[in-house]
Amino acid sequence: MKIATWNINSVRIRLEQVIDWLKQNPVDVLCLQETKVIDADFPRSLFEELGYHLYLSGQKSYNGVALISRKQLVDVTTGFTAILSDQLLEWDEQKRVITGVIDGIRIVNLYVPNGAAVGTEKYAYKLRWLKVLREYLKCLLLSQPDICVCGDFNIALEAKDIHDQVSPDNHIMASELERQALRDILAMGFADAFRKFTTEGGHYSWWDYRAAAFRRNLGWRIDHHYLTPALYERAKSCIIDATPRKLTQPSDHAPVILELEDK
DNA sequence: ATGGCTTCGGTTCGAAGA
Repeated sequence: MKIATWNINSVRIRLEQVIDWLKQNPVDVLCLQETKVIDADFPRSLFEELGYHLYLSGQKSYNGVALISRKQLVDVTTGFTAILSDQLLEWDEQKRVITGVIDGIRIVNLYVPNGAAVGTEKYAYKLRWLKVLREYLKCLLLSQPDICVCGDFNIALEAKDIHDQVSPDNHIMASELERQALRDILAMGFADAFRKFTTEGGHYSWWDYRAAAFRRNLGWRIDHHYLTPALYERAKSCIIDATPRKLTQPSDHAPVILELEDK
């Protein structure tokens, strides 16, 4: 089974590129982030013509996540409050969470808040959001041991996940508090699928649009698949496909593809 | 180098992204 994650920065702008990629990479599940469209306006038809089922949680202008699956998913829910208490309703105003189960595997598709800059209100929101995410995943783990949490985390955990022309100290996406918040989540029993196969640095999933960052390979690895132990054992490969980043008018992120051994 | 570039909304620049 192949599970891909891709922040496409507007599904309407990127529709042709995503469909072309999906034709060449017929993954079982494609997790999209930053779809930037309400569900009623999501361009469904080209995906459905390829035989995919769509599960959406979108909003106007910002954020938005989608699960695009070859097989029908079960137990699909959106947001934190479907799993946690309704007292957290404010956390679902921004559409950043969708989950569903395929072949006994729960896939959680996330768009973690960016956080703007360390010390801002958005940074504080990111840290609080990660705390809620931890409770959410803790809840899911009670009923399902096999979980793949993937998406745009907006966090690079190690120096080797970041090009060397940036000083990570207190940089957004690399600051100690957000890294610790992510480590606190992983400590519940998740491991980075990419690092099962690739230990060296220099592999990135996001390059700034500005300053010709892609051409100079000034990137960050911030798009991840985190797996519970049995799934981690089943992981056969985890590849960043930089090809779409080379196209004209690309997303600033590249897709990342996880392959799991069939059971 | 508080900029560089891209998207959205709703009119054409400001906000947000990372």
